[in-house]
Amino acid sequence: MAGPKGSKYYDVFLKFKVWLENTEGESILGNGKFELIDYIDQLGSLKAAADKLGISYRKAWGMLKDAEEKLGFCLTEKHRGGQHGGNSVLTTEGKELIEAYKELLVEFDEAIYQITKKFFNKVNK
Amino acid sequence: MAGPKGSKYYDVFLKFKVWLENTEGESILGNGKFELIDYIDQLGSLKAAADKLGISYRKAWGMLKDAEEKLGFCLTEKHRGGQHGGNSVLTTEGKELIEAYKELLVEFDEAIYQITKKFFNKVNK
DNA sequence: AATCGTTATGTAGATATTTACATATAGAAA
DNA sequence: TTTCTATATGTAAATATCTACATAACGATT
Repeated sequence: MAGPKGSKYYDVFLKFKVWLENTEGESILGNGKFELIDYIDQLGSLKAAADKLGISYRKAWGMLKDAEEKLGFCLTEKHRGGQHGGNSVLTTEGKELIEAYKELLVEFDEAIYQITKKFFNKVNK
Repeated sequence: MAGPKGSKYYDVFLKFKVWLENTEGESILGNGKFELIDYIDQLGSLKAAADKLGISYRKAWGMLKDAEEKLGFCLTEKHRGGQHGGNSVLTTEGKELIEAYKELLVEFDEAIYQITKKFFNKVNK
């Protein structure tokens, strides 16, 4: 969101980000990983999700592994082998998590909208 | 904020971050720079602010320069020379910006509190 | 048993970011 | 005019991240 034209703050946007952290302050998963998990859910495999996001399988696999290790439980159930190579499906926990995250984003968007409106009203002349 | 003890999500916290971006998607200033600017305001010099934050003067100077370049106007008025070496004071714009940012944080904290409460209620068993 | 596509993982190289160190300059006050 | 200390800035080294490429294993289907 930007201020009115001609303002000092024109073309400046207020952005936000939400993510999960553990007690050590390490990031567990943020938007990128949530998106990946969501695509795994929609497309049925990590490979397909990686392709959809335009990132390498290697990278996507690393993201997923990192999130699961830090959480301490699996978000996906992986199957390998078979004519189609294998597939991945979300665990119950994984489904719950992305569902909650989606709802969270909706609420956040609403909050940010209200807050940024005030911010730019205050900051702009 | 964490879920109830014994929960799958115990020790997992929902965090957020806000910052200003320009149209190119470059970050202009976030919490670290705001904190620096706030300390300059309180302490009267970039050096003192850097010391307070436990970062090098060189680093603090780079942070400030970067923010001012990207904004296109100065947040501080710098004076060098004199028996005490010099000092820095915030411009009117600088003062306005950190004041607005502080108020913004208060509102964000409130919003995040409400949202995380719902999030963990939803996600925890 | 041969095939096929996905999961699984190591590693070297490239990039980006951060940190450390060094040095110059201004200018009021003594 | 000497001193003192904050502002000002370049640069090399150290870290951290990301990317690219390689290779192995698995197992249902044919």
